Amino acid sequence: MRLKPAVASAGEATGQGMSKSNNVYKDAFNRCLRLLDETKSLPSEPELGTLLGVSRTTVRSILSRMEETGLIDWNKRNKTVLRAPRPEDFFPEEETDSLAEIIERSFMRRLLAEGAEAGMQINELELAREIGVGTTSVREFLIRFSRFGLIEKRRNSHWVLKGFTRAFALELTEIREMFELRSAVAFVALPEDSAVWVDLDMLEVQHRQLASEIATRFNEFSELDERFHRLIHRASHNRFIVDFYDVIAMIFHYHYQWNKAEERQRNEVAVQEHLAYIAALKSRDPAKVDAACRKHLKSARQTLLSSIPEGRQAQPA
Amino acid sequence: MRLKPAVASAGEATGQGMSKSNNVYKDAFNRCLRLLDETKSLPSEPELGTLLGVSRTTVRSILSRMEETGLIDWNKRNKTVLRAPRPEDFFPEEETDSLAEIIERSFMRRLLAEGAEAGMQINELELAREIGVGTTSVREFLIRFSRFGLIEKRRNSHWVLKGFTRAFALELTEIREMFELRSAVAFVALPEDSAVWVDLDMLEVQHRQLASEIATRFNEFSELDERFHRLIHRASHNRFIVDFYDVIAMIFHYHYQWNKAEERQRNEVAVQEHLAYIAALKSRDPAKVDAACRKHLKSARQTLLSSIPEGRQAQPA
DNA sequence: GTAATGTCTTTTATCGGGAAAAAACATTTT
DNA sequence: AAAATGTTTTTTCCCGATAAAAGACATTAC
Repeated sequence: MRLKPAVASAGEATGQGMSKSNNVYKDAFNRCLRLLDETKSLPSEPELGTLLGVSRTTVRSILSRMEETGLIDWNKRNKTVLRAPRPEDFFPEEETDSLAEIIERSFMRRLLAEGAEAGMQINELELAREIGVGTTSVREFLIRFSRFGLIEKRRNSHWVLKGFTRAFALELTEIREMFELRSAVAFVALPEDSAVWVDLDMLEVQHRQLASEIATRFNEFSELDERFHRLIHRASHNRFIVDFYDVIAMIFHYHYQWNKAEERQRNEVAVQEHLAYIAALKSRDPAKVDAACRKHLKSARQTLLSSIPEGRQAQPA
Repeated sequence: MRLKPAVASAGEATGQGMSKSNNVYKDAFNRCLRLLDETKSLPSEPELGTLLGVSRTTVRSILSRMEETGLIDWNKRNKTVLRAPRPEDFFPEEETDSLAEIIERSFMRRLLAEGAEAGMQINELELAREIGVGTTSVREFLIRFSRFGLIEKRRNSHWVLKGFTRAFALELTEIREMFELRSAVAFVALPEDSAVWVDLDMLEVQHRQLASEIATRFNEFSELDERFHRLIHRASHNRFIVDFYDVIAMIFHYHYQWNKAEERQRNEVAVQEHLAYIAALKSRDPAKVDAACRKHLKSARQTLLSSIPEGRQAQPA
């Protein structure tokens, strides 16, 4: 008889003195369930680990539970699928999020909510209590989040909200345009046999598919948008440029979530701009690239700016 | 009789279960001692707080100790200086550093030491034990430090050292040049009555003074260098550009510490380049500014690059 | 009545502890 | 002997607790 590993039993105990949630296990378990649908037997433990992006310890916990719930028969190398996963087999979605994600969502909801004025001070303890997590996690989140330029730390004191203002959007897009223009120029200088051209071709196909079904799939654009721009930024071969896209991605992620007005229209325009941009890149003509890039970034800036209410202005220092 | 505030008694207890060092108090105390030299009586508590950059709670702890050690006579509003501070009155320098500073120094020493190969993994626990601090502080430090682009986090696993390499220096200087060129252009567009011109004049005077005494004061350049470039970067009015100077400042701080070769010579050249740069700014001619800025940044890059041996890690002096 | 001082409360910084997850080591299987 | 599985150790993540430091409130002095 196999002993149930510790990792699989967490959350079943009395929520006493809980130290760390087992969301990594739960998320990997759910992903593994989807994998189950396709095969009759599972690969080796190390292989599963790589596939799911977790350690073998977690893989074994997953297999343990799958055996217990009659999903598979597990005997050493033999992992036979006994039945297809049912909805009840999955862990609830909300239990698969990391603490960092939970805190970020909670924080962003507050930040974008009415009454989040610039200059307002942020209270770690209050945030922690409100979200229901320890102060350490909130502190770590704020430190990580600070690089987005929306909050600032007062030396051995509280954090200050700088606010999601028009000024912020302008400063962000200024850098974005500088970086992307430079990356796009670097992109066309890449050798013919570079892998980026294959990636670009694939992205072009996906853009065309999306364009032809834009009426129903317009909400899939944001994901494609990020992949496309990240590919371009990566051509800079500069970690600061590549990392800066995290700031843009974060902002656009939340921007897309709360500004649904004209979404279909906006995305349709953007897809066409991307296609023109891709064509310019493939022409390898720096002048054409510059023009297509500028045009797209200009409308991206307009979109972002139009979503920021006038009322939320930065306070004079 | 006044009760001794808790803050003043820390460190005197048995180092058991210590939660937070009172370095803020000790550092402010030392700075207050220096203040004592000049006046016969101290200002009000709130005023002292602003002067020292600490809360009134800490100010009162300082005054308490100064009374106890016979430095002042303290009776409500009356704070009469009884004697000049002696060397023994000061807290040791090493006790005035914040934990973050201690960890940073320790970490940088390791990073620049022999055998710090790129790709090496960073162990939070080991670092914490070695420095003699809790893991939380180390974790927070690593998160904060990660924006410098020298380390990277593997998702729910360890940190990886990217190394202080030639590639790093090139990527850093690429952004620096982009940002500073843009800031310098913004600088000359600032109105005549802007405060920056006064600041620039002051910096020019200090540069001339340093230039005339370069033989003995060359090591004072790095501080002047930072103030000058920060003034220019601030003209961009872009938080991302301003914040990026933190990365540059950090790198140059440690660079100056371990690369003492030709220091006098290098600084002498840099001061002259700064003076030419300042003259260009004052001319308000964008073309001249561009040229002077480019020239200085080019030699700054050379200096940084020359301290990083090809294919190897940098070494301390 | 304003601005200081005196007192009390809240928040931040840091540690140690414990569960989750990773990683290392030992043993088997093919 | 290579690669899997089984077992043990280490490290990461997160919480609660506590002293330092900040901040708020109450009182007094000018």
